[in-house]
Amino acid sequence: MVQRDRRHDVSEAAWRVIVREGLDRTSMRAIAHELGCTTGVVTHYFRDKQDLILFALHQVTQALLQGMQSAQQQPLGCDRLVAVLLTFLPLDAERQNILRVWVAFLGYAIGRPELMAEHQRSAGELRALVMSELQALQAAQHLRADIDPAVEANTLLALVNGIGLDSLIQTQGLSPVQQQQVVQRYVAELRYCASIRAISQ
Amino acid sequence: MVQRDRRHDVSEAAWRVIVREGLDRTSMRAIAHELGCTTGVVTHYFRDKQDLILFALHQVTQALLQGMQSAQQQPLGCDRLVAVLLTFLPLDAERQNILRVWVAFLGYAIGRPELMAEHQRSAGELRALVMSELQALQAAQHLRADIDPAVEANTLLALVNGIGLDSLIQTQGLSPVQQQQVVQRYVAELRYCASIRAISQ
DNA sequence: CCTACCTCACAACAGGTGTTATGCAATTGA
DNA sequence: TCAATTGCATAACACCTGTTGTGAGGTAGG
Repeated sequence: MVQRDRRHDVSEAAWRVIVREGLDRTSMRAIAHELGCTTGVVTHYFRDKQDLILFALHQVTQALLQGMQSAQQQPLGCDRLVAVLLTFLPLDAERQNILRVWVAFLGYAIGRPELMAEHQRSAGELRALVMSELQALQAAQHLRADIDPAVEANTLLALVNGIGLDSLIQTQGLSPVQQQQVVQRYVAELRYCASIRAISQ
Repeated sequence: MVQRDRRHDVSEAAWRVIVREGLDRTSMRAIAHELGCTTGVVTHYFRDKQDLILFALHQVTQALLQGMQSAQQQPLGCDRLVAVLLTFLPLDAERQNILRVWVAFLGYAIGRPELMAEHQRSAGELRALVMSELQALQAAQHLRADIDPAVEANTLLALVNGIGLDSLIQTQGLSPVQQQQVVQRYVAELRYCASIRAISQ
């Protein structure tokens, strides 16, 4: 339990370095320095650098799943679906960091099939969650019956991924207020798309 | 002219290494080895590694723009709009490579504001092209008059970006035939989205 | 022919990388 | 209380990185 917390600390430090400096400049020493200790800590809790990377990547998936699940606490409905999807958008500092680390890892997975497979697995989990959300909506007759939840989950995730990416690119160099405005514009688009696509009647 | 060709050769070799090995393993020596020569060539045509990276990134934008412009050769209409958007999807080996390199560079730009700004500039050019396409459609009354081409271009690009990303992730580890099937499913979704969103009457 | 210049190979450099071994407290368990 | 383990610092290791300098061959211009 103490050990797992410490691993989490190291992973969080790695996240901070990744967001600030980029994944390729995230060395063992940089992580240790960010954590305020030496590399001994890092090597003690992670066998390899690959071990650390995999753990940090896994933490991304967990953070996304947790965000989606916390959005599911509100009552079932169209707004809840949108809230679940909004987990992927950089609406606050935390979601922005998650998205940044996610993008960094995705780029890092190019030319690394085993890491890309991890992304594939992660995307599968997220899609399953969105799909169950759509199925619940369909059961409550908030969703057209002719829609295939699996296909729809795929498309909605693709849409929200693209929107998240674009807002990440577009908000670069803007003031926080301007950032918020840009993201809100994207949110309105997402809301519009989701409603005209999925919601019944 | 010879010089520009040689620079192009180096950049192409860099692309190949990026796609195969990943951006962080794309060293000067790896590029030189891919090109079949020594690092002398690389350092002769590029001052820095950053110079090379920037050139290769610029080539991505050029490749995308060129792909979209070649799609614009068919007669104006809904199909042409879709064809322009399909430039971003990994429908063949070339587009797949472009997307891979693009993703690798995007991840690499996390924590590097100057590179992210380059992405921003690139996205601006592409959006302008899609926007002009939408304006032409609107002038020919193939598009609802109440649609703002700027907003619509943004949304369509976000959608196609997300679809491209997802298909890149999902096709990992699949046979070429299966890859094609997955991508075709995404194309159908894109076609559906584009038509219900933008096309008039 | 001879002088530039372009193209490129090769070698060397200082610095950063992941990894490993060693050792020293502190804590735990019997 | 003694032994064992955990947590971490420190240092050293071999390797790879980008960069630079030197020089050789080849080619074009006068």
